[in-house]
Amino acid sequence: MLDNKWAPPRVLVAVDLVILTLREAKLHVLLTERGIDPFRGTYALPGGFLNNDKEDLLAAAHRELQEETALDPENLHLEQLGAYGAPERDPRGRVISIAYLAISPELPEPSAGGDVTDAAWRLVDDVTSGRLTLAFDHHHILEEGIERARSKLERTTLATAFCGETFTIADLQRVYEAVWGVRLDPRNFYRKAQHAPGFIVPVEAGRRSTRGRPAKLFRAGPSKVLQPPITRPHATWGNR
Amino acid sequence: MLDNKWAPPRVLVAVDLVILTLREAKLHVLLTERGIDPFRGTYALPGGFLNNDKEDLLAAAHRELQEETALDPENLHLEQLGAYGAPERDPRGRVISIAYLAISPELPEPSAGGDVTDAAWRLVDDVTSGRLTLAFDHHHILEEGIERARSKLERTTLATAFCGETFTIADLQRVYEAVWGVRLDPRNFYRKAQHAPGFIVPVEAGRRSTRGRPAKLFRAGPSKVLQPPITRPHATWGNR
DNA sequence: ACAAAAGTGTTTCAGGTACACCCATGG
DNA sequence: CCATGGGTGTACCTGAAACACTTTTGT
Repeated sequence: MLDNKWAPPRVLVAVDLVILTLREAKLHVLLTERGIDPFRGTYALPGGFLNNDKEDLLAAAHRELQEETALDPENLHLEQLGAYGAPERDPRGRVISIAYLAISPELPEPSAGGDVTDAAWRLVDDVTSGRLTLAFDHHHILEEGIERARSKLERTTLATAFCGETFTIADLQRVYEAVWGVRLDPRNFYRKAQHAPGFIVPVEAGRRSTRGRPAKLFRAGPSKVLQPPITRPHATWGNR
Repeated sequence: MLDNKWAPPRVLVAVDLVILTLREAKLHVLLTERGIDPFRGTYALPGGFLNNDKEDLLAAAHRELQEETALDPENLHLEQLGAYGAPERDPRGRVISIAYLAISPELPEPSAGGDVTDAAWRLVDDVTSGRLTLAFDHHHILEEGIERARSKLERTTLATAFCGETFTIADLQRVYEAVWGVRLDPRNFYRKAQHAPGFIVPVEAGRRSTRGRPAKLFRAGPSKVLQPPITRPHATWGNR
C-alpha cells in the first residue's frame, strides 16, 4: 500500500459561498453567471480557488465575499458549511470545494466582476423548485446551506444577522417566517423574542413609524445561543 | 489579480477520523501513535492522505477506518465534521484535512499498522483535560467532534449508534450520561426514550438478565430525528 | 428474604399555543 | 374616527422534573 515511490495526490482547492439575505420578506441567495467554461452562461455560487498555498480557508472566503459584494466585515456571519469533494464534481479535474455560509442584512444589487458576467440576488425558491439550475454540485451545497440556516435559527441568535444595526421585533419575525417558510403568531413571537435572555436589547428612544402604532427598536444582544429557543411549530399548526 | 500566468495552488488532502465509542460507561476515542515524523511518538487521530485523485472523501474515510479498526460497515455512523486548513497546521507544507466523525458500538482493542506504532482507545477526558497531547490541530478537531456528538444526541437518534444490535434502555441512558457528562433520572429517561416515536422498537421475547429484574431489549427504530427530543437538563440540576 | 435493577403512577410546575383585548399612530 | 400594526393579559394544555411505589429477578 505504501511503497516507497508512492506520493499522495495534490488537488485544487476552491472556496464557495452560500450568501443568504432577505429581500421583500423572501429568502434570496447571491448567484453569479459564469463567463467561462465549464458551465459558461449558467448560474453558480460565488467562489474561486485559493490564491496561494499560504491563504487560510476562512480568509479566502472573506476575500471572495468582498470581491462579489463589497460589504463591511461587521454584521456579517460567516461559518464553514463543509467540504465537497466528489471526484467528478468538476469536469476540469479533481477539485475539492470548501463551502461557507454567509448571512447578511439586505444589500444593494451586486455588480459583476472577474470571470463573472452577472451577479444578482435570486429567490431561493427559484432554485429549490428547479426553475433555476446551478453549475457543479452547487444545488446540493445550497440545500445544505439553507438547512444549516434553518436549524441554526432555532438554537442560536443567527436571525439578527439577517437584520441591520437596529430592527423591530416584526422584522425579526419576518426572518423566521422567510427562512422556515411558516407563519408565526406575532403576539406570541413578541414575547418569546423578548424573554430569550441576551437575544435582543432595546434601543432607547428608538421607534420606527409606519402605519399603525410605532414599533420599538432593538439591536442584537450579547448572546450567541438561545436558551429558551424560538421553536419551530410542530404538533399543532394553529399559527394563523 | 488574475493575470494569464497565474495558476491556483495544488495542495495535499488528508482525511482524519474522530472515532468515538463507549467502554465501561466512559467515552473513548481511537488514537494512533505516530511512527514517523513529524510528531513521531505522539498520539494523533487516525487518518491519512487521499490514495489517488479519484478517491471520494467519504470512501477515503471508510478506507482509513477499516485499516485501523476492521469493523463492519453496518451499525456505523459516519459523517463529515468539517475541513481544517490553517496554513501552518502541518509542518510538511500545506495540507487540508477533511475530518469525519464515526460513532461505533464497543469494539475490541485495535492493532497498529502502517506508519503507526500503537493504536488504542483512550479516555476522551485524558485529552480534553490536557493529560494527553495530540499532534497537529487534532485536539481542536476532537473537541469539535465531541461537541457535534453532544448536540446530535439531543436532536437525533445518534445514541443508538453507540449501542450494539440490541440494547436495554439503561444502556441507552449510559450513552447520554457519558457523552453529556451528566446523571439522568432512569425513570424519566425510560419514558422519554419509549415515547419518542421511531426511536427504539422492542425486540420480542428479548430480555437481558443481570442482577435485579431483567430488562427488555430494544433495537434502533426507523427514525433519524427525535421529535420530542431527549433534552439535556438545564435550569434545575436535580437529576440525582 | 433481601438487594438490586426494571418499570409505573402521580404531582407539580414551566412554557407553548391560542386568542381576546387594549394602545398609538397615520390617513 | 377608523384602519392598522404594536403590544399585553390570560386560559388551557402538554411535557419536564421529582419522587413514591410496585415488579421481577439473582443470590
